[in-house]
Amino acid sequence: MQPVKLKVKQTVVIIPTSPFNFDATVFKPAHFPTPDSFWQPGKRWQTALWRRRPLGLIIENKGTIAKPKVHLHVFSQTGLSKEFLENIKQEIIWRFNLHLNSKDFIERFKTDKILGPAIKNLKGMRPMTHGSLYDFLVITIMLQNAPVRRSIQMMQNLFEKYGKLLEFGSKKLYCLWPAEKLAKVPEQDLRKLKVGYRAKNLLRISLPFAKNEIDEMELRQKLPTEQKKILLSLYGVGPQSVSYLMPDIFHNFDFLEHVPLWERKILSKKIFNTGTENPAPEEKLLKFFGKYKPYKQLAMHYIWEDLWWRHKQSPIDWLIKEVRA
DNA sequence: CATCAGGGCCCTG
DNA sequence: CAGGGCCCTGAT
Repeated sequence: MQPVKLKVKQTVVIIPTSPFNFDATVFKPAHFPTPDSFWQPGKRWQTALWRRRPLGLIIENKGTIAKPKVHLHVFSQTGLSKEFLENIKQEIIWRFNLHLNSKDFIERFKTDKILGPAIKNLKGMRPMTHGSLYDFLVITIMLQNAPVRRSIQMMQNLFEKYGKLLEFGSKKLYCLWPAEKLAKVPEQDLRKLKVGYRAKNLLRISLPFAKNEIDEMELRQKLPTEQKKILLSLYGVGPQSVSYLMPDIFHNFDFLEHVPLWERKILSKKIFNTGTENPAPEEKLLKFFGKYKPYKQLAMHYIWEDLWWRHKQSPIDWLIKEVRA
């Protein structure tokens, strides 16, 4: 496929709240790679379909943990208005939580026995989402009942068939399709991409977005209980998908009702030193994180990410077994 | 070669 | 609220 070259580059400056850990925010080592983004220290490439325009984004570190500064480079086919740029800037601030105030959290738990070391290591890290609610839902559907390796393959197939290849900042990356395009695809075509029964789920999840029945911006304003209810009403979204969506998409950092099995295995070993083959029951983990209220989810994120960053720096044997990528 | 479970969810009884 | 079925694939 010939890439679409995004020749126009415009740059805006963002000053995140301090402290800010750039790399641990924009890159999550436990996430599997998809061909819509690329990371190297100090820089993340990310495609986005924003207000119907395919964009190339580079978010670049220009500051320090104590004095954060970020350049957002926006690549497009034709120039973008000031208003558009400001709009995408605000969206990136939201998605990467660049204006999050985490001082209270840090102060409260920096000496905690389990959480303290993670805070020390990753101080200023934030949860993030790479894209929109729809972008994220596509991933949660492809995660279902499949080993990671297969999820990666399914995402790759989908991007190649229905995505748009963009070239910007000397990288070629795919941009996700518009929901209305996917909603019209015959189920059989999707099945050819070896997504199996997920074809039906992908179609059904695309529909409300194609018909503008789901307004992500509006949902952001609603109470967590309402957000959860609406997410669960979507076909193909269950408790596990919700456990990812509530913090990452809707920034509910105290939301912790469910810990998926593979995370439970890993966290259980880390926290209670159990074997990964017999992890602590979910109840026990939820109870443990109860003490980090009102930051239960944020606390789990720090402990989780800390483990993965350490693993990246010097591989942890037992963790390798749990990643079948 | 067969069998099985995998970073779920829906539907049924 | 428990349990079967769903697509496909790599591991055993």
